[in-house]
Amino acid sequence: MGNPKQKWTSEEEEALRAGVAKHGAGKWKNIQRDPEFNHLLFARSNIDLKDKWRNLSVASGQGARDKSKTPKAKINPADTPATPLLTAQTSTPLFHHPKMHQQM
Amino acid sequence: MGNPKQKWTSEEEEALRAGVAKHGAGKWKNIQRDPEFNHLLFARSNIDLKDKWRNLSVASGQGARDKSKTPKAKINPADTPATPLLTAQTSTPLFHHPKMHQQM
DNA sequence: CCCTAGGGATAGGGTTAC
DNA sequence: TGTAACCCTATCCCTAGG
Repeated sequence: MGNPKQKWTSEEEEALRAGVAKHGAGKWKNIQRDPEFNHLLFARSNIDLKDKWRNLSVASGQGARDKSKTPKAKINPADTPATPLLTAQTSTPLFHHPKMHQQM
Repeated sequence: MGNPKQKWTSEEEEALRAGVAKHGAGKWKNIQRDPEFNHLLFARSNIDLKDKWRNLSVASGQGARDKSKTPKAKINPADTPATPLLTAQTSTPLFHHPKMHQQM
């Protein structure tokens, strides 16, 4: 595909913060159109601003996520094969439900 | 730890290749949902498909053959990389048109 | 018709097991 | 050590509601 995934720069993020401080959160189109920030946000759509703000909110204290590199005891993602059931299954694994990131 | 780490079978890999050929790379969820491939990929998530495709591409040497993957930490012990300064001073990316969620 | 809010999915980085 | 499989996060896409 042609999506190099444009990461947000510090300048863009600052412009977004300033824009929110000036116009208020939710006024994405207004912020994007503001000549004061359009210099830095011309490459972002109002939707992008919204998404970035959402991400910033989560990263700001919302989630007390411990970024420590201490995986300690990672809980088993799937059912723990505590029982090495030797049932007849050569190629077909058990009903190993995937992580189900998103499945409707 | 006891991570099952299900290795990909040839059938799954073939299904993935066929799925990509049919739906295109990037449409992982679509491939996984396809009744034609769900038979073999029901135990894999869309994320798994993406990851497997990435590993497949690397193994095929599609990407960069060079394994110098920009070490996060410093690698140059004493030698100075003769990397000429790129003219890329401004962080102005190419005119990447935003998805234009504004004016249609 | 335009814009915002939210959910869903993808791309890439980083970590762990073998 | 190197590779495969896995997990996490940022960004992008789609749809519903105002």
